[in-house]
Amino acid sequence: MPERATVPEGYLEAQLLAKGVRMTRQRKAILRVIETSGEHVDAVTLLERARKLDRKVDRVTVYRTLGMLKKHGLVDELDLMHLHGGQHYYEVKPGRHHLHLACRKCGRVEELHSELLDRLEGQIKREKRFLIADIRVEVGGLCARCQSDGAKP
Amino acid sequence: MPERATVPEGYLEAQLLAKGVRMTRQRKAILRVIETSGEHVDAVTLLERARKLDRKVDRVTVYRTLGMLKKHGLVDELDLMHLHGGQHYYEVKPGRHHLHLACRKCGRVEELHSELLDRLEGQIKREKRFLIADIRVEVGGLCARCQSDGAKP
DNA sequence: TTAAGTGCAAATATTTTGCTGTCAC
DNA sequence: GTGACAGCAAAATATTTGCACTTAA
Repeated sequence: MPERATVPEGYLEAQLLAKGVRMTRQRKAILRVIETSGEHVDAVTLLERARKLDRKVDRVTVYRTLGMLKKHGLVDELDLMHLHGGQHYYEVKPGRHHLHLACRKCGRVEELHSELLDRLEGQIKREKRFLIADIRVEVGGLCARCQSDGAKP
Repeated sequence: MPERATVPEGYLEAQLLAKGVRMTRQRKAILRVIETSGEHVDAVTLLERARKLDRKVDRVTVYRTLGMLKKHGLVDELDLMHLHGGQHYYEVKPGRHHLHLACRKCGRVEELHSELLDRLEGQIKREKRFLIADIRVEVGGLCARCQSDGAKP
């Protein structure tokens, strides 16, 4: 049961080709992993999974590809309250922004779409005349399950 | 012209004493700097400034003090879209949450209080039964000034 | 007195850079 | 063919840990 809506396979590749970016074997593998991971992936996990598709993917290429995707506004970078260390997580930039609720106890991340967030974006544009490129809402705390769970880990 | 509302001097120290945390010369200096910096400070800047108050503050003590403050829920950690590198920024946890608008061109960070954010918190609690410990809203993009500035850096 | 805190050195974690060779177009 | 990309090694950045010494309460 994937928790996140995913994106059609080949979406990122198509976007990049449309922008005239070169497509390599390594990039294809990395893009495929980002698209099909039904969760937020960090660079190390991304590397592991991409290597299963193509043994010849290097760690540096993962970072460079992520940088390129950020530059083109195709992925969002999160840190999910650094629940598991200082690394970043990546997701395909969705059409509509959403919130991330990270549970400090079980580590699960829930997502929430909200009309209020859409309206908040409108307020930022209107009142601050700020041109939004990315927006990141991360909430840390205890999920419903962990609150009722008493002391179970 | 400080852009942020600050907190009464001695606030953090009082909070910690009330929690039975020991107060040292080094901690006093670090707390003072966090309270009086009219902006978000990162660990390195914090160290520099704390050293001006007390030469004997070590980098490690800064990190340990920040960790302790986080644990007690007295500061919030931000990364302001990593505009200037991978480090974190800290601010005294405010009574009311606010948004941070980070301009990718000039690097300035604006804050915005919004009733919509308050309502969003309410929605999270009600619909997701999520117990919020921290909430972080960071927006990257172009501020009003940089949009009109044409090509000036 | 003594548990908690500190400094110093070293380690770790994450990401970036330089350079040389390779490949997509 | 050539400019963009990849791999490898090494560096840079940011933060954490181990341990012996110091200090607040």
